[in-house]
Order: sequence, then C-alpha cells, then structure tokens
Amino acid sequence: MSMQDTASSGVALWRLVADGIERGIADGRFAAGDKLPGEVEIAETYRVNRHTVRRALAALAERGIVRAERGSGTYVEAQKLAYPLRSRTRFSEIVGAEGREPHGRLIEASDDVATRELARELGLKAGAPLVRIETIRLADRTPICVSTTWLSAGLFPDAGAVFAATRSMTKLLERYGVRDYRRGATRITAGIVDATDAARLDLALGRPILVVDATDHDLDGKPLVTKHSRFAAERVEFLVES
Amino acid sequence: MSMQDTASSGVALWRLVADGIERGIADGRFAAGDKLPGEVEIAETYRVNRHTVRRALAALAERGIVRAERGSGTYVEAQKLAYPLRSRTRFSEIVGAEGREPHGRLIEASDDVATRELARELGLKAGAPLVRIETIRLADRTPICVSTTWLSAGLFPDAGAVFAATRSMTKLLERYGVRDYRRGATRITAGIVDATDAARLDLALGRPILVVDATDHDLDGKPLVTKHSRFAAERVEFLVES
DNA sequence: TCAAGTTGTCTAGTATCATAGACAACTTGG
DNA sequence: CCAAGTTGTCTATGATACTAGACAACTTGA
Repeated sequence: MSMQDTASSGVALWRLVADGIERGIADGRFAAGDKLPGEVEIAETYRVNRHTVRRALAALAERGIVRAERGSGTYVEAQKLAYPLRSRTRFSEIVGAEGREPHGRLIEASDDVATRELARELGLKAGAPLVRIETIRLADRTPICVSTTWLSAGLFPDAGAVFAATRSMTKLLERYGVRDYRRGATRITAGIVDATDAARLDLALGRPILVVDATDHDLDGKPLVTKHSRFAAERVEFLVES
Repeated sequence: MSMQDTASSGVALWRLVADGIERGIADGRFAAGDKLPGEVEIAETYRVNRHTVRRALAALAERGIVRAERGSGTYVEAQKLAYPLRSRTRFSEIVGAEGREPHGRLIEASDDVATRELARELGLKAGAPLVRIETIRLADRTPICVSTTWLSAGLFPDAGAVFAATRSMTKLLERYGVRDYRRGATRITAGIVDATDAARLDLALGRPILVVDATDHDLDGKPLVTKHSRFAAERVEFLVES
C-alpha cells in the first residue's frame, strides 16, 4: 500500500488512515472519550509506518476530532453537535452554546431566477430575479454544513456583496431593515453527499447527509429567505423540541 | 490549490483533475469521439500546471478512457459497455464480444448463513450454511462491477477455494458437475455507491450504481447460486432484448 | 508551403509523502 | 520507585507531486 510499490491512486496514505479512524468514530466503534489503539497498533492495522499514523492523527487533532495525551494515549474528542430546531434558529448561537467556535464563509454569490418552487416559498412569481448565496459553516475547524440561500433580488439588491462583508445572514437582514425573523416549516430529508459538497465538507466518499429545507419569515409572516442546507450527518444531530 | 500554498487535503491534484474530466464524460459533456479541450486550456480551467493535466490524462488513457493524438488533440474513447441481459449471461463472453479484455478477481470468500430471503432464492431453509464470495470484474483495466455471490455450503463445499483457483463461476460449477445453467428472473435497481464499493470500482464520490439481483438455475430449474451485483452506472448499459 | 495549435519530451527546483531508526518525555499500574 | 507502554521529536533517505520553462514532433486549415 505504500506509494513506492503500488500504482498510486492519487490519495495519500495518511488520508486513508484518517478517514478510516474518523469512520470508526462516526460508526460508534470508538465513542467520545474512548482511547484509541496506540500508534504502533494502528500502524500495524493499516500496514503503514507509525509516522504516517501520526500524520493522520495530527489531521484529526487539528480538526478537534481527537486529542493526544503524551504518555497516555489518544482520545476521541468528537461529539455530534446538538442542533436544536426551533422557530428562532441561529447557527452562531447554537454552536456558541456548545462551547465551540462558530465560523462562516461565503463560497459563491450569483444571480439566479426563481423556479416555480422557489417562487412559491418566497411569495414571488416564477422567473423573478433572485440572489443565490452559497455558504459553508464550521464549528471550531470542522465543517458542519453547506447552504444555498435564495433572496429576492428586488427586496435585497447586492445581497451577495453585503453577505461577503458581514458573513452573517442575521446582519445582512438588519442592513435591509429586518430586525427579527422566524423560521417557518422545516423539511428534513437524507441523502448521499455529492462530490462538490464532499470536498466542501471535507467528508469521505459516500457519506450520508441531512438535507434541510426551510424558509425564514419576518414577524408579519412575509417570506424573506429560503435555504437548502446539507449537513454532515456524522457531525450533527437535530433536536426537535416538543 | 497547489500542494505548496494551501493545507493539503491528502488527495493529489492530478486525481481531482482526472475525476473532473471523467465526470464530464460520464455526464455527457464530452461524448465518445469528442475532442477534449487542449492541455493548456484544461490547465487554466483547473488552475494547475500543464504537466499536472498531463498526469491526469495519462491516468485516464491508461484506463482506456481517453486517447491522445500528437499534434491533434485528446479524444474520448470511453463508451459504455453494452451488457445484454439474456437467460445465458456470461461476463467474459459479453466483454470479449466487445473486443475488450475480461478479467475477474476474488476479493474475499467467507462462510455465511442464509437469511430468509437468500434461503427462498436458493431453495434452502433459513439459517442454512452458505459460502459468500465477493468478486470484482473488469473490462480492459476498468472495473465494471462488484458482486456478492452466495452458494449452498452443503452442495458446494470449499467453493471459495475453488473460485480462487479458477476465477470463473462457470468453471466452479463445472467442478461440481454442473454442465450448463440459466439465469432466472433479474431485478435491476439503482442506488448510490457506498464507500467500500467506490474504492473497489475506482469510482468517484457519490456516483450512481446499477444493482442487479439474480439467481442462476440448472437446466432442471434447481437454484444454484444467487448474486447481488453493483455495476458502475457510467460504464455500462443494460440491453434487454425483446 | 506556412503558421498556428496540438501533444511529447526534457531539465530543474521545491514541497510533500512515506519509510526507518533512535531516543526523549511522560503516564500508568504494580 | 520501576518497568512497560504511550506520545513527542529528531535525523535521514528515497519516491511522488507540482510547478516552470523550453523546445521537438506532429496535425490541421488556410
């Protein structure tokens, strides 16, 4: 399996080891707080050098998934982000409440045109001009979800530029005079990550995602933005409060 | 995106380019016989060095997916393997008839126990001992499908070892005195490749697969083997003759 | 014939990937 | 305290990966 004696697949060995360990955690073979096997044992399992294992563990530690303790062992840090679904859902508040560091980034903003479905959600006519914003959100340094957000280009001109500057949907809406907003119905489904989202979420091949479709309204019930979000299923659990 | 100026993802750049081009072919953006953009143009598209593009194209050419012509361009070779579904279905014959080189390999053989479904297919009782054989089949050097095959351990003792030696299901059955066999009902569904099969089929993230479940019978109608096969959807098309 | 565009090949330099061995620093359990 | 087991760090070597620039060899269309 070394780079020297087999045809290279273009995927680094340490990445395969890291994915394997992360999968073990996601599958529950290693629970939060568990001690992983020693570096030597992992190296034997994957038939690689101990240094290669250390590279893999370093990558996982850098993302906050494991934590190494000198002389003792390496322990699983990861726990799924508890993500309550309430009428007032703010990513930064949820992540902050878990003691983790929220971070958002704009991937891309572009003009779009309302499909029939989008128009219905936003209370517009099909074909109405929209702004489409593609974002990614992380807790600590681990990507949690990527979202596609649509806003009416008529109501929110230059929304893409404003989001790029503020990096917050809440602040963006404030700029346009929206002081508060509520989440309407939320639709949750599941699927398999596609190649684009896999790269953005730093997610391994064929992993499941949670798909959330939701529309936010102002306090009068007027639709403001509608979102299509894909969450890494292994890093989050939704809590629906009764 | 170079290995020098960004945090490395553990996936080689040339592999990302190769996957991108292969996806373009699979999606129909480039049809069989089409000329790909020039190496310089591809390099600009992906923002990599021309040599990196050449590495990607070499990997695709090595698998017979594209063909470079000096002074002219690089052309799409790939065409989906036409896979007729008849009562007498033999992989090697189908592949050979297309002028491609068939190749089979044993991944794993192990003992198993019949679920209710498997028992019904094979005419056994639930819980009956089975041999489970995991195989992969390739045309030229491109993986086409992975199959899980179950046989009755009572009727075919040591089937795993025999298959490892003969690498052919037809020859395996011959060893046990089966001179000919026919395929019964074939069920075709579709799905998304899982991580294990993705690695085995050398398939990119989240790609679709064709799932075929079938049972072979001897000429008296007695069930012999039942199979669960996963085909790379972008490399094969099934032909059902009327 | 000629110019433009294409793939093929070469040299060079830097960074990453992986292996190997040795030893330090630390924790744990007896 | 001590031995065993653990992670951390260091040096060293070779193979890959990626970039850069230059030029050769070839095809195509005007």
